[in-house]
Parts: sequence; structure tokens; C-alpha cells
Amino acid sequence: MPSGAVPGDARHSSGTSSGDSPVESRGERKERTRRAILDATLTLCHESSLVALSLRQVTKEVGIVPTAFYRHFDSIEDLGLALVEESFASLREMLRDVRRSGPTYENIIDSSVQVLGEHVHSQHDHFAFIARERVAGPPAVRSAIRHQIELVERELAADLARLTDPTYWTTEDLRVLSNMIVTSMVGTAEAILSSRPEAEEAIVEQARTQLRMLLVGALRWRSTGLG
Amino acid sequence: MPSGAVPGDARHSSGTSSGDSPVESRGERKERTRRAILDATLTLCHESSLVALSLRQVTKEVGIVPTAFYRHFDSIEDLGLALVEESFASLREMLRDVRRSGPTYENIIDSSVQVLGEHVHSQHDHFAFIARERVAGPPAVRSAIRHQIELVERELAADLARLTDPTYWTTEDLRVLSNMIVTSMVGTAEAILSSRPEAEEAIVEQARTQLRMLLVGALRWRSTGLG
DNA sequence: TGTACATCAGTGAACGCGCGTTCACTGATGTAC
DNA sequence: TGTACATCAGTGAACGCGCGTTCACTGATGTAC
Repeated sequence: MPSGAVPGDARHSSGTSSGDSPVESRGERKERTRRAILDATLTLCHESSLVALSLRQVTKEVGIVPTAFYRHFDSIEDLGLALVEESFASLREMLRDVRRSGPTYENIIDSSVQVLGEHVHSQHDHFAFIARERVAGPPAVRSAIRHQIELVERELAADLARLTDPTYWTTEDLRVLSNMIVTSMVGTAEAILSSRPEAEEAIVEQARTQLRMLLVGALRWRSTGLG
Repeated sequence: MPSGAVPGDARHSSGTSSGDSPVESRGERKERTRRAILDATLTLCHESSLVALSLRQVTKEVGIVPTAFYRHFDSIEDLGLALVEESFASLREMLRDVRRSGPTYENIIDSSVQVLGEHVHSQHDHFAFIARERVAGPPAVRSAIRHQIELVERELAADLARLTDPTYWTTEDLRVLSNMIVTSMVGTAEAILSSRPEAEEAIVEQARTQLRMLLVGALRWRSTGLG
């Protein structure tokens, strides 16, 4: 039973209903199928990885014939790269939300973790996709993700530079810290993904504790040693 | 060109050389093939994941016929569970080495990171296997790894309990901290794996910094808040 | 508005291939006497 | 030590199946006049 069945449904809705009948253009229909392929892929590779997913599984889920796949993507790998793009767009949006909340030492943790929690919920599949394919995807997908994570880390390091004392924090220190924060975020997404829903609040609370510990370390940090 | 070619090589070495000719027993030969299957699998799933690996690829690499696989394992998943067992045996051994070095606040980081570095080198494939299959393996393998990581975290938390002030550290705090340390360790293994060899020293140095930050946080930590 | 032609998302048959698994087998190793 | 039988790791043919990809196609949508 294909879940996304796209090609023929709800065509020609003219006549019967009021004026807002869609009558999709060719471009709109194509975009809708493309979306359905992306969504079906995110759903299907939940249980394993992109490398274990076949083109035929995807098209069966979408409700199109296997050969129609090539109207949208060259290969599963190409499709994977599109999903990397999309997933990081949503991650970046999250970071923008954190930044917009105007973080200070007093509220940075609670506001960050709250935003993270909300986004992990609403962008659940994107987070899970990144967490998984980062280590298990096809080579090109893995390296695209590694590159994107590096960009996010650099962005985050620039944010952190504004909150820390440059006397004690080297650029390298900031990169290490943002690496840990990103790793912790991805780990939280992973944990939420692989647990039952009722455990989510505990995991979010644990993420809060993790960030607190990191930030306490950050407050007391001196690059030169343990002091 | 099969790398592990096992079945027929170097048979009947009696006569020519001195007294230490092996003349393997049936059990020894079987164990040698089993080892070759495990090693070939670790090698082959380097480039992707267990879920993308076929039984035929493995047996071709080992140099046996596909059906001979069943003399050793029921399925790729069963083989995966054996590798989980083995990988965690080597992780546990590492933790034993850290513990044996009698850590104190003064040397805990350098001695831990040194031991980690050595083990990541010598047990490179096991670390990589855990890091990858933890998120991308077949369901049974994933849950076996999650269970083993929980055990390691609990072990580590017990170690940390001896080094921290129980007034400020709850059991839950210790679990969170050891979770972060384990995550950081796995992340370091991952980073070493996916980078070129010349970058390794920088990654190890980064791991040292990460642990220092975590430990600084730990020293100053109070469960009740940022203080 | 009407007609003739171009575009192109999706179709369906066909291909050769590697897959997991079955089965009856071979022949060296191991064991009982 | 010698013989007869049991064990069992590895063999090789065969199977049905899902795979990615090719190709010529269909017919609704879009465009030029």
C-alpha cells in the first residue's frame, strides 16, 4: 500500500467545487512528485540507511513506476545529496531561531534546548537523516554532511566568540567547543529518534544537563591548562 | 583477489621444515575461517555499513563458497552480533587499561587520551564498527550496541563516582557525564577513521581539549544550577 | 477561440546480474575397535 | 598399528527474486500561430 501515491490522484477538480479548484500546472505536479520521493526516502531509510535503500522501494512507496525516478534524480546518491541540502537548511533555520532569541549567559541553555526540542520534533526526519548518513551514507553523502557540519561549527564558533573572553579562548578552543555542542545536539536527536516517545522528556532534560556542563566548563576554561 | 584466502592454503606442511609444523586440527581450521569471515566483514563494511553488505561479498573476500558461510553464522545479522561482542570486549579492555593506570585529577586526561589513542590505532576497525552500526546497523545489532554502551556508561559512572563529590553529583549527573565522555570517545574514533592519517595528531589533541573542557565542567559542577 | 505541433512526466516490457538459500555431494579429519 | 565408519567444513549446481537501467511508448499539458 503506497503511502504517498502521487501521479493520478485528484485530477481535474474543475466544475464541481467553488473557484479555488487547483488544476495543477505540469511544473506543480512535477514538484509534488519530487517532494513525495524526498518524503518517502526519509521515511523508508528510517529503518537502516540510504545505502540499503533501493530505487524500486522508493518508487513503490511513492506510487510511480521505477523508471519515472530518473525524471527527478540521477541516482539514490543524487537524491541523498538533495536531502543533505534540505536537512541542513532546517538545521540552519534552528540556529537562526536560537540567535534571534538573543542569548545571554542567564537564559542561553534553556532557550537553546527548548528550540532544539521543538525543532527535533518538527524536523525529526531531517535530524535523524543527518545523524545516520553522516557515518553510514554513501561516500559523497558523507562528505557533503561533513562539509556542512564544518560550516555550522564555524558559524556557531563565531556566535560563541561574542560570548567568551578572547584572553582565554583561542579560535581553536571555540571550534572544539562548538564541535562538542553540535555533537551533543546530533546525539540528542539520535537518542530521541531511537527511544520510545515517553522517554523524550528525560532525554531533553539530559540534553539540558549536558549543555549546562559544557557551559560551566566554558565559563571556567583557560586554554593553557586545568589551572 | 580475495585477501583472506583461507580454505586450502599451506596444508600438510609436514616433512620439509623442522618439528614446529602446524598440521591444524579440524577445529583449528574452522576457527581460522571464522576469524577470516569476521576480519573480512570488518574490512568490507568500512565503506558503508553492515546493512549494505552481502553474504556473497564476504565469502568472496574470504575465499570460500557462499554456502560455506552457514557453517559459521546463521546470517549477516548474526555475524554482526558476534562483531558487537568482540568490539566491546576490546573497548572494555581499554577501560581496564585506563583504570589500571590509577587515574588522579592530575594525570587522568593525558593518560586516558593516550590509552584511547593507542587503542583507536590498534583496534581501529572495532571502534569504527561500533560508531557506524550504532546508528546504521540492522535493528538487532543497533539494540545490542545500545545495550553495551549503557553497560559501559554505567561502569564509567561508577569509576567517576570515586573521583567526585557526592554532595554535588547525583547518580544521574554521573550518567550524563559518562554518556558525554563515551560519545566524545566514539566521535574521536569516527573522526580518526574518516580523516587522512596526517590529521590524526590534531584530532587526538582535540580529544584532549574536549576531555579537559568536560573535566573542568565536572570540577565546577553543582547539580542545582550554574551557580 | 481553434488548430497543429512540441514538450515531457509517467508507463511497461525487457535485459542481464547479484542476491540468499536449497540440496546432494566430496573428501580430509577424527574415532571406535 | 590397521581397518571400517562417522563427522563435518567446504563444494558446486540450481532456484526464484529484486535490482538498476535501456528503450520505445502514451497522452495530458503547454505553446505558437
